[in-house]
This record gives sequence, structure tokens and C-alpha cells, in this order.
Amino acid sequence: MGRAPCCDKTKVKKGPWSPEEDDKLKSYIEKYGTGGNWIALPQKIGLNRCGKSCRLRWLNYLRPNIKHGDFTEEEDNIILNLYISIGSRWSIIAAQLPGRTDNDVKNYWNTRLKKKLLGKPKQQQGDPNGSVLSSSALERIQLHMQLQCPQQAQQLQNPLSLLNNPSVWPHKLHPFIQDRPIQHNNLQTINIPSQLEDLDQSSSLNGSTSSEISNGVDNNNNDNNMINNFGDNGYVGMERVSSFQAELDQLLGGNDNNEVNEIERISGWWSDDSKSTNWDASTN
DNA sequence: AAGTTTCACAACCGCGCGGTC
DNA sequence: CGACCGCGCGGTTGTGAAACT
Repeated sequence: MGRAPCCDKTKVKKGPWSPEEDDKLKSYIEKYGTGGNWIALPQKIGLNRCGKSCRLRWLNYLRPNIKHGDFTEEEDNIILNLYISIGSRWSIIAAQLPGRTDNDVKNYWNTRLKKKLLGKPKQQQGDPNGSVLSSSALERIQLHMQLQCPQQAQQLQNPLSLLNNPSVWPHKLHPFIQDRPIQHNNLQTINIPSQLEDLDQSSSLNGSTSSEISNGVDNNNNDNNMINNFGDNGYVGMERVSSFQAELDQLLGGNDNNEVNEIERISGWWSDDSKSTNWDASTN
């Protein structure tokens, strides 16, 4: 049984919003609020739009104090570091950037910042979908390496090479962060939102199942997902690597001895403080 | 100048989650 | 306890403008 649509898609208007529609929506919400029900809102104000569309329009465009365009270098840094740390959780990243929306940050990342940092993606030979890691995970590895050791980043032709390169592995990351402020590259303090903690409790994180998440991660604690580290030089990186690691685990899920060794090595990576290297210390 | 490609951004879509009944 | 509903999120698509050939 499929999900019931939120509205009749054939009867509601789609596409760009007209100034009149904007006016209607904006003035109503400013006067009366959303009433806690977006689905009913368009009917109330006589807009032939889907409630979800109204919500999106308000949040991304009409809401007061929205900034558009012209991301600063500081914002770039915040986005970059958080992307490396937590991946594509745009709402959390956007929450650190006053006036920015998740949609804005996501678009900016996808269209500009990613290219700026990684260069244009090269077409892979052979199976374009055959990458052993997700593009997001690869990007994060590559970005991290680029920040840490640009010369090694260049060698990242094969994602597997990462596994043979302990110098770029993160050292152990502490199991908990709870609204702990972290220093961000001398720029500002970022409060890691408690949402992150909440997210950990959920069974789904970036598509990873709970079993994937718990597989092989530091289990000193019930929370085996939150991985975090603080270097001596202020903020350096906070990583929630569960899904990322799940991918690595999956990647290493084969049976030959080399792969088993790699699994052990990776397990040690996540649990051994002494392997401390430099996942942290981003050096923009 | 015209056609094509690339870019940037707005908007849509589908899914998971949590609340309610 | 399960079904239903609305919200919020992330991925994807559509479209107009700019750049290029």
C-alpha cells in the first residue's frame, strides 16, 4: 500500500511562485502564523498550492532574515568542516549559519563549494556506479585528506588506498558529545546540536541500519556512533562516522585473509587511542 | 548572431520519524 | 499496538541566465 499523497497533485499549481502568491502567504503567516498545519494552510488563504510547497517557500524564501548568495569564506569553512564531520545533514549545518537555509547550503555545496574544493569530478572508467564507497564518503575522505595532506589526496585514485595509508586515519574519537562547544579553525565556536545525540539514538542514520552502525565501532559505550576528537590546537574535527564506517565495513566484508586483516586494522582504528594521527588539525 | 552547454538556484518528490487516535 | 497523518529532511529535477563555440 502506497502512501497517500498530501494533496491532489493534478489540481495544485506547481513551479515558480508569483509575487501575488508570495504576498498572500507571507502576509497570512505574519498575521496568523502557520496554525500548526501546513496542509490546511493553502486552503485557508485561497492558494492553489500544496501545503508542502507553501512550507518550503516560507522557510527558504519568505521567512524574515533569510540571506541569499555570497557565502563568506568563514561560512565556507564551517560548511566544509561540518560536511567532513557529519556528512550531508544540511539542516544541522545550516543551523550553524544564521540566515541560511538547508536548501541554500545544499545547493551551494553541490554547485560551487564542492567543485571549488575537489575540482571537477573525473569520469570513472568502467562502471560508473561501481565505486566501493559512496560518493559522499569518498568526498569526505578526499576533503579531509586535502585539508591534511594535499599530496596524499592526489594519490587517492583508488579509495582502497586509504586503507593502506594509516597516516590519514583518524585516531580514536570520544563516544559522546553533548552540546559541547568546539572551536572551529580559529573562527568561531560551534555548538554541536543535541540533535546529533538524538540522531544517534535513532535506528537510521544516513541510511545505515543499527546493525551496520554498531558493527565494529568503538563499543566502550552504549553510544557507539559518536566519534569525536579534539586536538591540542582547538577545534579539529568531530566525526560521526557510523555510516562511513559501515561502508568501509561493507567494503571489507570479503573473506580473504588480507581483507580480514584490514578489518582488524580498521577495528583498531576506531578503538585504539595510540593510533593517534591526524584526522584532526584541519589546516585550511 | 544563433545554437549549445554549463551553471546556479528554486522547487518538487519520496521517505522516515514522531505524534495522535 | 497498529494505522494514519503531518512535518522535516535529503536527493533530485526543472528552468532561466550566463558562458561558450
